[in-house]
Amino acid sequence: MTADTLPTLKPLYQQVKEKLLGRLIDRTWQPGMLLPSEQQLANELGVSQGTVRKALDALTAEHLLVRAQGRGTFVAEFEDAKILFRFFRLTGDDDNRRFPESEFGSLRQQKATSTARDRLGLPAGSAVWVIDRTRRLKGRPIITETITLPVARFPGLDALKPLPNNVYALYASRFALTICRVTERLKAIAASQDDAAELGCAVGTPLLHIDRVAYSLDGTAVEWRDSRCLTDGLHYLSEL
Amino acid sequence: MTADTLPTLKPLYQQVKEKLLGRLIDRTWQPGMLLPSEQQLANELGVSQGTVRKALDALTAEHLLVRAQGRGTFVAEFEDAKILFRFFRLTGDDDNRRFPESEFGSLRQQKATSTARDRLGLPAGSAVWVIDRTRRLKGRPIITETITLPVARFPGLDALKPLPNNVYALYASRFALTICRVTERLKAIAASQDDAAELGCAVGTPLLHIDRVAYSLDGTAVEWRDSRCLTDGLHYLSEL
DNA sequence: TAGTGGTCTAGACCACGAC
DNA sequence: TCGTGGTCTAGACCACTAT
Repeated sequence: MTADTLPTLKPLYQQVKEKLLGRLIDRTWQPGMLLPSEQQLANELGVSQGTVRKALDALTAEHLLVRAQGRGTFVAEFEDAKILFRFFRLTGDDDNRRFPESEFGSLRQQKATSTARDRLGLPAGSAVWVIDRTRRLKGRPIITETITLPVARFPGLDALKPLPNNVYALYASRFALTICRVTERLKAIAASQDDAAELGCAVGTPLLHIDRVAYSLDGTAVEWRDSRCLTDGLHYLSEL
Repeated sequence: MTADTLPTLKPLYQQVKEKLLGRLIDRTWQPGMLLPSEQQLANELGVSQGTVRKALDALTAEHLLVRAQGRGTFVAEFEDAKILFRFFRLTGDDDNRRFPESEFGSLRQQKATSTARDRLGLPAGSAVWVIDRTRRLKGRPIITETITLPVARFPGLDALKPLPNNVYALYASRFALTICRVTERLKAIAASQDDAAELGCAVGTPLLHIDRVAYSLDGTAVEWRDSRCLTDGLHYLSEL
Protein backbone atom coordinates (compact mmCIF):
# COMPACT_ATOMS: atom_id res chain seq x y z
CA MET A 1 0.00 0.00 0.00
CA THR A 2 3.01 2.28 -0.45
CA ALA A 3 2.64 5.36 -2.61
CA ASP A 4 6.14 5.07 -4.12
CA THR A 5 6.81 6.14 -7.64
CA LEU A 6 8.47 3.70 -10.02
CA PRO A 7 12.13 3.59 -8.92
CA THR A 8 13.22 2.96 -5.35
CA LEU A 9 15.00 6.15 -4.34
CA LYS A 10 16.97 6.72 -1.17
CA PRO A 11 16.24 4.86 2.03
CA LEU A 12 13.38 6.38 3.98
CA TYR A 13 15.51 7.34 6.96
CA GLN A 14 17.84 9.32 4.69
CA GLN A 15 14.91 11.17 3.19
CA VAL A 16 13.72 11.93 6.70
CA LYS A 17 17.19 13.06 7.70
CA GLU A 18 17.38 15.46 4.76
CA LYS A 19 13.93 16.80 5.52
CA LEU A 20 14.92 17.49 9.11
CA LEU A 21 18.25 18.99 7.97
CA GLY A 22 16.27 21.34 5.76
CA ARG A 23 14.47 22.66 8.82
CA LEU A 24 17.82 23.34 10.45
CA ILE A 25 19.10 25.14 7.35
CA ASP A 26 16.00 27.30 6.92
CA ARG A 27 16.01 28.02 10.66
CA THR A 28 12.57 26.59 11.30
CA TRP A 29 14.45 24.97 14.17
CA GLN A 30 17.01 27.32 15.67
CA PRO A 31 19.96 26.58 17.95
CA GLY A 32 18.84 25.63 21.43
CA MET A 33 15.25 24.83 20.43
CA LEU A 34 13.44 21.68 21.56
CA LEU A 35 12.33 19.47 18.69
CA PRO A 36 8.99 17.64 18.65
CA SER A 37 9.17 14.17 20.18
CA GLU A 38 10.08 11.18 18.06
CA GLN A 39 6.49 10.00 18.07
CA GLN A 40 5.17 13.38 16.95
CA LEU A 41 7.68 13.54 14.10
CA ALA A 42 6.85 9.97 13.09
CA ASN A 43 3.13 10.77 12.92
CA GLU A 44 3.73 14.00 11.05
CA LEU A 45 6.01 12.40 8.46
CA GLY A 46 4.02 9.19 8.16
CA VAL A 47 6.87 6.84 9.12
CA SER A 48 7.59 4.69 12.12
CA GLN A 49 9.32 5.93 15.26
CA GLY A 50 12.32 3.72 14.49
CA THR A 51 12.89 5.42 11.16
CA VAL A 52 12.73 8.87 12.73
CA ARG A 53 15.12 7.67 15.40
CA LYS A 54 17.67 6.56 12.82
CA ALA A 55 17.56 9.99 11.17
CA LEU A 56 17.86 11.79 14.52
CA ASP A 57 20.77 9.55 15.54
CA ALA A 58 22.60 10.40 12.30
CA LEU A 59 22.16 14.15 12.83
CA THR A 60 23.27 13.73 16.44
CA ALA A 61 26.43 11.93 15.26
CA GLU A 62 27.18 15.00 13.11
CA HIS A 63 26.84 17.20 16.19
CA LEU A 64 23.86 19.03 14.74
CA LEU A 65 21.44 17.79 17.42
CA VAL A 66 21.82 16.95 21.09
CA ARG A 67 19.66 14.28 22.71
CA ALA A 68 18.85 14.07 26.41
CA GLN A 69 16.96 11.13 27.85
CA GLY A 70 13.85 12.25 29.62
CA ARG A 71 14.03 15.80 28.27
CA GLY A 72 13.98 15.61 24.49
CA THR A 73 16.04 16.42 21.39
CA PHE A 74 17.56 19.88 20.95
CA VAL A 75 19.28 21.82 18.18
CA ALA A 76 23.01 22.00 19.00
CA GLU A 77 24.40 25.34 20.12
CA PHE A 78 27.82 26.86 19.59
CA GLU A 79 28.55 27.96 23.08
CA ASP A 80 29.79 25.02 25.02
CA ALA A 81 33.54 24.86 25.54
CA LYS A 82 33.50 21.28 24.37
CA ILE A 83 32.11 22.28 21.00
CA LEU A 84 34.62 25.12 20.67
CA PHE A 85 37.49 22.73 21.16
CA ARG A 86 36.19 20.50 18.39
CA PHE A 87 37.48 23.09 15.92
CA PHE A 88 40.42 24.35 17.95
CA ARG A 89 43.22 21.81 17.97
CA LEU A 90 46.06 23.75 19.59
CA THR A 91 46.97 22.27 22.96
CA GLY A 92 49.63 22.97 25.56
CA ASP A 93 52.45 20.44 25.65
CA ASP A 94 51.28 19.59 29.18
CA ASP A 95 47.98 18.57 27.52
CA ASN A 96 46.13 21.41 29.18
CA ARG A 97 43.79 22.82 26.62
CA ARG A 98 43.33 26.58 26.87
CA PHE A 99 41.50 28.95 24.57
CA PRO A 100 43.56 32.04 23.70
CA GLU A 101 42.11 35.53 24.02
CA SER A 102 41.80 37.52 20.79
CA GLU A 103 43.06 41.03 20.34
CA PHE A 104 41.05 42.67 17.60
CA GLY A 105 43.26 44.24 14.96
CA SER A 106 41.44 45.55 11.92
CA LEU A 107 38.45 44.97 9.65
CA ARG A 108 38.33 46.20 6.07
CA GLN A 109 36.43 45.48 2.89
CA GLN A 110 38.18 44.71 -0.38
CA LYS A 111 37.99 42.72 -3.61
CA ALA A 112 38.70 39.04 -3.07
CA THR A 113 42.12 37.85 -4.12
CA SER A 114 42.29 34.86 -6.44
CA THR A 115 43.27 32.66 -3.50
CA ALA A 116 40.31 33.91 -1.46
CA ARG A 117 37.97 33.26 -4.40
CA ASP A 118 39.35 29.74 -4.71
CA ARG A 119 38.92 28.94 -1.01
CA LEU A 120 35.44 30.44 -0.74
CA GLY A 121 34.17 29.48 -4.19
CA LEU A 122 33.45 33.09 -5.15
CA PRO A 123 33.16 34.61 -8.66
CA ALA A 124 35.65 37.22 -9.87
CA GLY A 125 35.08 40.69 -8.50
CA SER A 126 33.44 39.51 -5.25
CA ALA A 127 33.80 41.70 -2.18
CA VAL A 128 35.10 40.23 1.08
CA TRP A 129 35.71 41.35 4.63
CA VAL A 130 39.29 40.91 5.82
CA ILE A 131 39.96 40.73 9.54
CA ASP A 132 43.40 40.77 11.14
CA ARG A 133 43.87 39.80 14.73
CA THR A 134 46.37 38.43 17.19
CA ARG A 135 45.61 35.78 19.79
CA ARG A 136 47.40 35.54 23.10
CA LEU A 137 47.89 32.95 25.80
CA LYS A 138 48.74 34.38 29.22
CA GLY A 139 49.50 37.68 27.52
CA ARG A 140 51.98 36.20 25.08
CA PRO A 141 51.09 36.42 21.36
CA ILE A 142 51.00 32.94 19.85
CA ILE A 143 48.80 33.27 16.75
CA THR A 144 48.44 35.93 14.12
CA GLU A 145 45.54 35.30 11.79
CA THR A 146 43.69 36.75 8.84
CA ILE A 147 40.02 35.90 8.39
CA THR A 148 38.31 36.40 5.03
CA LEU A 149 34.49 36.41 4.76
CA PRO A 150 32.19 36.98 1.76
CA VAL A 151 30.41 40.32 2.23
CA ALA A 152 27.28 38.77 0.69
CA ARG A 153 27.00 36.32 3.60
CA PHE A 154 27.95 38.86 6.27
CA PRO A 155 26.11 42.12 5.51
CA GLY A 156 26.82 44.94 7.95
CA LEU A 157 29.63 43.08 9.70
CA ASP A 158 31.54 46.34 10.20
CA ALA A 159 28.80 47.61 12.52
CA LEU A 160 29.71 44.85 15.00
CA LYS A 161 33.25 46.04 15.72
CA PRO A 162 35.10 45.06 17.79
CA LEU A 163 34.49 41.41 17.00
CA PRO A 164 34.23 38.98 19.92
CA ASN A 165 36.65 36.18 20.70
CA ASN A 166 34.29 33.42 19.58
CA VAL A 167 33.35 34.44 16.06
CA TYR A 168 31.49 31.19 15.28
CA ALA A 169 28.88 32.05 17.90
CA LEU A 170 28.59 35.44 16.21
CA TYR A 171 28.10 33.85 12.79
CA ALA A 172 25.27 31.78 14.26
CA SER A 173 23.53 34.53 16.21
CA ARG A 174 23.84 37.45 13.79
CA PHE A 175 24.11 35.86 10.35
CA ALA A 176 22.20 32.59 10.74
CA LEU A 177 25.27 30.59 9.72
CA THR A 178 26.11 27.35 11.51
CA ILE A 179 29.64 26.08 10.98
CA CYS A 180 29.47 22.29 10.85
CA ARG A 181 32.66 21.25 9.04
CA VAL A 182 36.21 22.54 8.71
CA THR A 183 39.23 21.47 6.66
CA GLU A 184 42.71 22.60 7.63
CA ARG A 185 45.93 22.42 5.59
CA LEU A 186 49.08 22.62 7.70
CA LYS A 187 52.60 23.58 6.72
CA ALA A 188 55.77 24.70 8.42
CA ILE A 189 56.88 28.14 7.25
CA ALA A 190 59.46 30.74 8.24
CA ALA A 191 58.19 33.88 9.96
CA SER A 192 58.07 36.89 7.64
CA GLN A 193 58.86 40.38 8.86
CA ASP A 194 55.16 41.01 9.47
CA ASP A 195 54.73 37.70 11.32
CA ALA A 196 57.78 38.42 13.43
CA ALA A 197 56.48 41.85 14.37
CA GLU A 198 53.07 40.50 15.34
CA LEU A 199 54.38 37.57 17.33
CA GLY A 200 57.46 39.15 18.82
CA CYS A 201 59.81 36.52 17.40
CA ALA A 202 62.78 36.57 15.07
CA VAL A 203 62.34 36.66 11.30
CA GLY A 204 62.71 33.09 10.03
CA THR A 205 61.36 31.45 13.18
CA PRO A 206 59.49 28.26 12.20
CA LEU A 207 55.72 28.79 12.40
CA LEU A 208 52.85 26.37 11.98
CA HIS A 209 50.78 27.69 9.08
CA ILE A 210 47.10 26.69 9.14
CA ASP A 211 45.00 27.35 6.03
CA ARG A 212 41.42 26.70 7.13
CA VAL A 213 38.11 26.70 5.25
CA ALA A 214 34.90 26.49 7.29
CA TYR A 215 31.63 25.20 5.79
CA SER A 216 28.08 25.95 6.84
CA LEU A 217 25.11 23.59 7.12
CA ASP A 218 24.21 24.00 3.45
CA GLY A 219 27.68 22.81 2.44
CA THR A 220 29.04 26.13 1.13
CA ALA A 221 32.38 27.62 2.21
CA VAL A 222 31.78 30.54 4.53
CA GLU A 223 35.10 31.49 6.10
CA TRP A 224 38.72 31.33 5.02
CA ARG A 225 41.28 31.71 7.79
CA ASP A 226 45.06 31.97 7.53
CA SER A 227 46.77 31.41 10.89
CA ARG A 228 50.46 31.45 11.78
CA CYS A 229 51.29 29.94 15.16
CA LEU A 230 54.28 29.78 17.41
CA THR A 231 54.52 26.19 18.59
CA ASP A 232 57.03 26.19 21.38
CA GLY A 233 55.15 24.91 24.40
CA LEU A 234 52.14 24.19 22.16
CA HIS A 235 51.17 21.62 19.57
CA TYR A 236 48.39 20.85 17.12
CA LEU A 237 46.55 17.69 18.16
CA SER A 238 45.22 15.38 15.44
CA GLU A 239 43.36 12.20 16.36
CA LEU A 240 42.85 9.62 13.62
CA MET B 1 13.21 -14.70 32.76
CA THR B 2 16.57 -12.97 32.39
CA ALA B 3 19.55 -14.31 34.31
CA ASP B 4 20.84 -10.82 35.16
CA THR B 5 22.50 -10.13 38.47
CA LEU B 6 21.12 -7.39 40.67
CA PRO B 7 22.18 -4.14 38.99
CA THR B 8 21.51 -3.32 35.36
CA LEU B 9 24.94 -3.25 33.77
CA LYS B 10 25.80 -2.07 30.29
CA PRO B 11 23.33 -2.18 27.43
CA LEU B 12 23.15 -5.59 25.80
CA TYR B 13 24.46 -4.40 22.45
CA GLN B 14 27.57 -3.00 24.16
CA GLN B 15 28.18 -6.29 25.89
CA VAL B 16 27.81 -8.02 22.54
CA LYS B 17 30.16 -5.51 20.92
CA GLU B 18 32.82 -6.15 23.57
CA LYS B 19 32.41 -9.87 23.21
CA LEU B 20 32.91 -9.63 19.45
CA LEU B 21 35.83 -7.22 19.94
CA GLY B 22 37.42 -9.84 22.19
CA ARG B 23 37.35 -12.32 19.33
CA LEU B 24 39.16 -9.79 17.15
CA ILE B 25 41.77 -9.14 19.86
CA ASP B 26 42.43 -12.83 20.54
CA ARG B 27 42.52 -13.49 16.78
CA THR B 28 39.68 -15.98 16.81
CA TRP B 29 38.62 -13.87 13.86
CA GLN B 30 41.58 -12.76 11.76
CA PRO B 31 41.85 -10.01 9.15
CA GLY B 32 39.99 -10.92 5.96
CA MET B 33 37.89 -13.65 7.58
CA LEU B 34 34.16 -13.95 7.04
CA LEU B 35 32.12 -13.70 10.22
CA PRO B 36 29.07 -15.86 10.94
CA SER B 37 25.82 -14.31 9.74
CA GLU B 38 23.88 -11.96 11.99
CA GLN B 39 21.28 -14.64 12.60
CA GLN B 40 23.89 -17.22 13.59
CA LEU B 41 25.54 -14.78 16.02
CA ALA B 42 22.16 -13.85 17.46
CA ASN B 43 21.29 -17.49 18.11
CA GLU B 44 24.70 -18.23 19.54
CA LEU B 45 24.64 -15.24 21.91
CA GLY B 46 20.97 -15.57 22.80
CA VAL B 47 19.96 -12.08 21.68
CA SER B 48 17.92 -10.75 18.81
CA GLN B 49 19.29 -10.05 15.35
CA GLY B 50 18.73 -6.32 15.86
CA THR B 51 20.99 -6.26 18.89
CA VAL B 52 23.76 -8.09 17.04
CA ARG B 53 23.31 -5.68 14.17
CA LYS B 54 23.81 -2.68 16.43
CA ALA B 55 27.06 -4.13 17.75
CA LEU B 56 28.28 -4.99 14.24
CA ASP B 57 27.40 -1.49 13.02
CA ALA B 58 29.43 0.06 15.83
CA LEU B 59 32.49 -2.06 15.03
CA THR B 60 32.05 -1.21 11.35
CA ALA B 61 31.99 2.51 12.19
CA GLU B 62 35.36 2.01 13.90
CA HIS B 63 36.71 0.44 10.71
CA LEU B 64 37.28 -2.91 12.42
CA LEU B 65 34.74 -4.75 10.26
CA VAL B 66 33.59 -4.36 6.68
CA ARG B 67 30.06 -5.26 5.66
CA ALA B 68 28.96 -6.22 2.16
CA GLN B 69 25.32 -6.70 1.30
CA GLY B 70 24.69 -10.14 -0.10
CA ARG B 71 28.16 -11.42 0.91
CA GLY B 72 28.52 -11.03 4.65
CA THR B 73 30.59 -9.28 7.30
CA PHE B 74 34.39 -9.44 7.19
CA VAL B 75 37.28 -8.51 9.47
CA ALA B 76 38.92 -5.36 8.08
CA GLU B 77 42.33 -5.72 6.46
CA PHE B 78 45.25 -3.32 6.33
CA GLU B 79 46.03 -3.49 2.67
CA ASP B 80 43.69 -1.23 0.82
CA ALA B 81 45.13 2.12 -0.23
CA LYS B 82 42.08 3.81 1.27
CA ILE B 83 42.88 2.43 4.69
CA LEU B 84 46.52 3.44 4.38
CA PHE B 85 45.55 7.03 3.69
CA ARG B 86 43.41 7.12 6.79
CA PHE B 87 46.60 7.36 8.82
CA PHE B 88 48.71 9.25 6.28
CA ARG B 89 47.63 12.86 6.09
CA LEU B 90 50.34 14.41 3.90
CA THR B 91 48.94 15.57 0.59
CA GLY B 92 50.34 17.41 -2.41
CA ASP B 93 49.27 21.02 -2.69
CA ASP B 94 47.52 20.03 -5.92
CA ASP B 95 45.43 17.66 -3.75
CA ASN B 96 46.97 14.61 -5.38
CA ARG B 97 47.58 12.13 -2.64
CA ARG B 98 50.71 10.08 -3.12
CA PHE B 99 52.36 7.59 -0.82
CA PRO B 100 56.11 8.15 -0.51
CA GLU B 101 58.59 5.29 -0.92
CA SER B 102 60.68 4.43 2.12
CA GLU B 103 64.43 4.04 2.10
CA PHE B 104 65.38 1.76 4.94
CA GLY B 105 68.12 3.27 7.09
CA SER B 106 68.95 1.33 10.23
CA LEU B 107 67.46 -0.86 12.93
CA ARG B 108 69.00 -1.20 16.37
CA GLN B 109 67.99 -2.29 19.84
CA GLN B 110 68.52 -0.07 22.89
CA LYS B 111 67.12 0.90 26.27
CA ALA B 112 64.05 3.13 25.94
CA THR B 113 64.61 6.81 26.60
CA SER B 114 62.33 8.50 29.12
CA THR B 115 60.36 10.06 26.26
CA ALA B 116 59.95 6.69 24.58
CA ARG B 117 58.79 5.15 27.86
CA ASP B 118 56.27 7.95 28.29
CA ARG B 119 54.86 7.60 24.78
CA LEU B 120 54.68 3.81 24.88
CA GLY B 121 53.77 3.41 28.54
CA LEU B 122 56.81 1.25 29.27
CA PRO B 123 58.54 0.65 32.63
CA ALA B 124 62.09 1.83 33.26
CA GLY B 125 64.74 -0.34 31.66
CA SER B 126 62.54 -1.59 28.82
CA ALA B 127 64.21 -2.50 25.55
CA VAL B 128 63.00 -0.99 22.27
CA TRP B 129 63.75 -1.27 18.59
CA VAL B 130 64.72 2.01 16.94
CA ILE B 131 64.32 2.36 13.19
CA ASP B 132 65.60 5.28 11.13
CA ARG B 133 64.43 5.81 7.62
CA THR B 134 63.94 8.44 4.95
CA ARG B 135 60.90 8.71 2.73
CA ARG B 136 60.96 10.11 -0.78
CA LEU B 137 58.48 11.45 -3.28
CA LYS B 138 59.67 11.27 -6.90
CA GLY B 139 63.16 10.64 -5.60
CA ARG B 140 63.24 13.74 -3.44
CA PRO B 141 63.59 13.19 0.33
CA ILE B 142 60.65 14.77 2.15
CA ILE B 143 60.44 12.92 5.48
CA THR B 144 63.03 11.66 7.90
CA GLU B 145 61.56 9.55 10.65
CA THR B 146 62.47 7.52 13.69
CA ILE B 147 60.20 4.65 14.73
CA THR B 148 60.39 3.21 18.25
CA LEU B 149 58.81 -0.16 19.07
CA PRO B 150 58.75 -2.22 22.30
CA VAL B 151 60.89 -5.31 21.81
CA ALA B 152 58.41 -7.27 23.91
CA ARG B 153 55.69 -6.74 21.30
CA PHE B 154 57.98 -7.24 18.31
CA PRO B 155 60.19 -10.26 19.04
CA GLY B 156 62.65 -11.07 16.28
CA LEU B 157 61.97 -7.92 14.32
CA ASP B 158 65.62 -7.70 13.24
CA ALA B 159 65.25 -10.91 11.26
CA LEU B 160 62.84 -9.14 8.92
CA LYS B 161 65.30 -6.56 7.59
CA PRO B 162 64.94 -4.63 5.40
CA LEU B 163 61.51 -3.50 6.57
CA PRO B 164 58.83 -2.90 3.94
CA ASN B 165 57.26 0.43 3.08
CA ASN B 166 53.95 -0.37 4.75
CA VAL B 167 54.97 -1.36 8.27
CA TYR B 168 51.38 -1.50 9.59
CA ALA B 169 50.65 -4.43 7.31
CA LEU B 170 53.80 -6.06 8.72
CA TYR B 171 52.64 -5.48 12.29
CA ALA B 172 49.38 -7.23 11.45
CA SER B 173 50.81 -10.17 9.53
CA ARG B 174 53.88 -10.96 11.62
CA PHE B 175 53.07 -9.71 15.11
CA ALA B 176 49.27 -10.03 15.31
CA LEU B 177 48.96 -6.30 16.04
CA THR B 178 46.16 -4.29 14.44
CA ILE B 179 46.62 -0.51 14.57
CA CYS B 180 43.18 1.02 15.05
CA ARG B 181 43.88 4.49 16.44
CA VAL B 182 46.59 7.11 16.15
CA THR B 183 47.22 10.46 17.81
CA GLU B 184 49.58 12.98 16.27
CA ARG B 185 51.08 16.10 17.83
CA LEU B 186 52.31 18.65 15.29
CA LYS B 187 54.79 21.48 15.67
CA ALA B 188 56.91 23.68 13.45
CA ILE B 189 60.61 23.25 14.16
CA ALA B 190 63.90 24.32 12.61
CA ALA B 191 65.92 21.65 10.80
CA SER B 192 68.88 20.41 12.85
CA GLN B 193 72.15 19.49 11.23
CA ASP B 194 71.06 15.85 11.10
CA ASP B 195 67.67 16.75 9.63
CA ALA B 196 69.32 18.98 7.03
CA ALA B 197 71.70 16.22 6.01
CA GLU B 198 68.89 13.67 5.65
CA LEU B 199 66.56 15.97 3.75
CA GLY B 200 69.08 17.92 1.72
CA CYS B 201 67.93 21.27 3.00
CA ALA B 202 69.59 24.12 4.88
CA VAL B 203 69.99 24.01 8.65
CA GLY B 204 67.17 26.03 10.19
CA THR B 205 64.67 25.27 7.40
CA PRO B 206 61.15 25.09 8.90
CA LEU B 207 60.00 21.49 9.19
CA LEU B 208 56.67 20.01 10.22
CA HIS B 209 57.37 17.84 13.24
CA ILE B 210 54.89 14.97 13.80
CA ASP B 211 55.02 13.08 17.10
CA ARG B 212 52.76 10.08 16.60
CA VAL B 213 51.62 7.29 18.91
CA ALA B 214 49.75 4.33 17.38
CA TYR B 215 47.43 2.13 19.46
CA SER B 216 46.44 -1.48 18.88
CA LEU B 217 43.02 -3.10 19.26
CA ASP B 218 43.52 -3.74 22.96
CA GLY B 219 44.10 -0.03 23.55
CA THR B 220 47.83 -0.17 24.34
CA ALA B 221 50.42 2.06 22.66
CA VAL B 222 52.45 0.01 20.19
CA GLU B 223 54.48 2.40 18.08
CA TRP B 224 56.04 5.82 18.63
CA ARG B 225 57.08 7.69 15.52
CA ASP B 226 58.96 10.96 15.21
CA SER B 227 58.72 12.44 11.70
CA ARG B 228 60.20 15.64 10.31
CA CYS B 229 58.73 16.76 7.00
CA LEU B 230 59.55 19.31 4.35
CA THR B 231 56.27 20.99 3.48
CA ASP B 232 56.96 22.98 0.35
CA GLY B 233 54.58 21.58 -2.23
CA LEU B 234 52.98 19.41 0.48
CA HIS B 235 50.63 19.91 3.41
CA TYR B 236 49.11 17.98 6.27
CA LEU B 237 45.35 17.65 5.79
CA SER B 238 43.11 17.72 8.86
CA GLU B 239 39.34 17.38 8.50
CA LEU B 240 37.21 18.32 11.50
C1' DT C 1 2.77 10.63 37.48
C1' DA C 2 3.31 11.67 32.66
C1' DG C 3 6.31 12.18 28.86
C1' DT C 4 10.76 11.67 26.82
C1' DG C 5 14.57 9.19 24.73
C1' DG C 6 17.15 4.39 25.18
C1' DT C 7 16.99 -0.55 24.64
C1' DC C 8 15.36 -4.85 22.91
C1' DT C 9 12.58 -7.85 20.40
C1' DA C 10 10.17 -10.15 16.34
C1' DG C 11 9.05 -10.31 11.90
C1' DA C 12 8.31 -8.66 7.02
C1' DC C 13 10.21 -7.27 2.87
C1' DC C 14 13.99 -5.45 -0.29
C1' DA C 15 18.61 -5.40 -2.75
C1' DC C 16 22.58 -7.69 -3.74
C1' DG C 17 25.91 -11.57 -4.65
C1' DA C 18 26.99 -16.26 -5.47
C1' DC C 19 25.70 -20.36 -7.52
C1' DT D 1 17.25 -19.84 -6.09
C1' DC D 2 19.20 -19.11 -1.74
C1' DG D 3 21.56 -16.67 1.85
C1' DT D 4 23.36 -12.31 3.09
C1' DG D 5 23.04 -7.67 4.92
C1' DG D 6 19.82 -3.31 4.58
C1' DT D 7 15.40 -1.22 5.58
C1' DC D 8 11.12 -0.58 7.90
C1' DT D 9 7.62 -1.47 11.10
C1' DA D 10 5.15 -2.20 15.65
C1' DG D 11 5.24 -2.69 20.18
C1' DA D 12 7.09 -3.69 24.90
C1' DC D 13 9.71 -2.24 28.60
C1' DC D 14 13.46 0.62 30.98
C1' DA D 15 15.72 4.98 32.69
C1' DC D 16 15.57 9.61 33.23
C1' DT D 17 13.42 14.40 33.83
C1' DA D 18 10.13 17.40 35.15
C1' DT D 19 5.99 18.42 37.75
